[in-house]
Amino acid sequence: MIEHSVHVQCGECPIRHRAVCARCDTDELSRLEQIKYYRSFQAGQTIIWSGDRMEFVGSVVSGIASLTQTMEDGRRQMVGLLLPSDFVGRPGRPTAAFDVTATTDLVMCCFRKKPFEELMSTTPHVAQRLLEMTLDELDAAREWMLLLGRKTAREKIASLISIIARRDAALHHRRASGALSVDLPLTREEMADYLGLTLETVSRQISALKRDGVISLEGNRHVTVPDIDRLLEEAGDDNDGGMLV
Amino acid sequence: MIEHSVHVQCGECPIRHRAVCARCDTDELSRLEQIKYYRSFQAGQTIIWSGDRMEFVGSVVSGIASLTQTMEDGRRQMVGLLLPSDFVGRPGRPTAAFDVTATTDLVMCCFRKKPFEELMSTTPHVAQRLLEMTLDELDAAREWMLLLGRKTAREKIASLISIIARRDAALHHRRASGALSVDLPLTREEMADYLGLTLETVSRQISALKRDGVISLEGNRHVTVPDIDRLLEEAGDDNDGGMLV
DNA sequence: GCCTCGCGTTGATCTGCGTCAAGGAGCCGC
DNA sequence: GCGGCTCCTTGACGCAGATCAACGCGAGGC
Repeated sequence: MIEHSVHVQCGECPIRHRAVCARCDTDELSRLEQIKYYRSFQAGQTIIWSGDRMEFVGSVVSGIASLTQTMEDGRRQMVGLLLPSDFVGRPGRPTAAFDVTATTDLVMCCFRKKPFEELMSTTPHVAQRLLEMTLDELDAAREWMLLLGRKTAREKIASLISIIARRDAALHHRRASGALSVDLPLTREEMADYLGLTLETVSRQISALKRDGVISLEGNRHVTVPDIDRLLEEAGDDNDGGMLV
Repeated sequence: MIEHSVHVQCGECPIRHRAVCARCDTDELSRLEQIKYYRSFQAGQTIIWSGDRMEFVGSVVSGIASLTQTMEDGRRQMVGLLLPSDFVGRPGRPTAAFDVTATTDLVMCCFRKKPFEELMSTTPHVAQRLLEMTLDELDAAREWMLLLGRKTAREKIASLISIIARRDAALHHRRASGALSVDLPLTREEMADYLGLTLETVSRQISALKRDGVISLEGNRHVTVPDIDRLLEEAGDDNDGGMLV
């Protein structure tokens, strides 16, 4: 009998799946094990095109994937950022609604969609767990909407850094406190697509935050934040709970 | 035995609930009936404050509610627009994450949260139906993110009109075709909060669309669209399926 | 009648960010 | 070494949309 837990370790996956149910039993888990397989993708590779038939659902094991939407004239907006332990897929839907791209080299733990859906319809916990996760994503999307609609470029950058820091801390089960350092897993252009800006503005604002001592950089991607509260203030968030994981 | 259907008529509600299950039986429905009640709200009234303890979930029966987020300095972003048949509430979560306000006079059909959740955990169909609805909302939120991040003011207005027209057509089970007319249920300021603009820009762009013959106005709120495809083109949507409900 | 209030429109001006352009740093292949 | 990448930075300039301000219109109170 597996320990009662929100997350469950699944086979040789390095992460604990959020996809599996909250109150699992060995039977459920073994059924999941039977239908799962791994897939690897290279950085830049498109995993799914919007409109494609979806044959699987799954979680990100390592690496980063992004959900994007592109207009005919090429304007692009990222609408989802998938870090390890995030779920991909829309159970009950035949096709994908957005493009999914591997931003870095990526490993996913997939479940064939049909059997997964069958599992879902017979074990209520799986459906409830998925609902919980989808509600989390919806909340995140709505925070993101505030960022896109009302925040300034500087606030957007500060928000992005704090979002990544928070996710990173949650992933490694540690609490962020005092100073902290993060690797930005995105290029300037990807950050721009995330934030609804241009890459030049992203670059300028990062330089400005650095100049003002809010962050410091080693290389292009590695950020250290001397004072998290200062960063959150710059982000314009009503610092509720702060960096609590 | 109730007819097998995606939507189910619930008691004296004028609408068919999307909240109830796809493959319902009389037993489930009667359990829903036992825990449901109606609440009315006046236009402008706040239904739930962000952070409040949620005591109920439910659907909008008539009228319009909006989900909003406000920053400390007063900048406001609408993050959800709840039309009749839309579901409110986050099963499994103790508190609300956003403000919910009645935009017009409003009637809701509520279910006490605790028994609803119990029903959900015992009848897998309810959880699956809710998952489906939440995924729909997530998709809508992601489309909205493209709008907020990358569209011009003119495209935003055109998008808003077509979104409302589409929702309106879906609600009344008719297909939009050729010309069509819609009532905008929002003030200019609410539209601005929806679109991440100022009310002045909203007003100017509506005037511009009117001047260019894309729409025409009777009064401030009633819009008629002579050519839907033209509007969709202005909205910058890759017109897939167009106004199909 | 008049006044007020909410909502909408329009004009003048300002500014944050986009656009265009040039150049630097690191990396790989040869 | 050199050329050709990709990624990033910085500067100059322009414009879409914000800001500030005035005014129009209809509804309701008295």
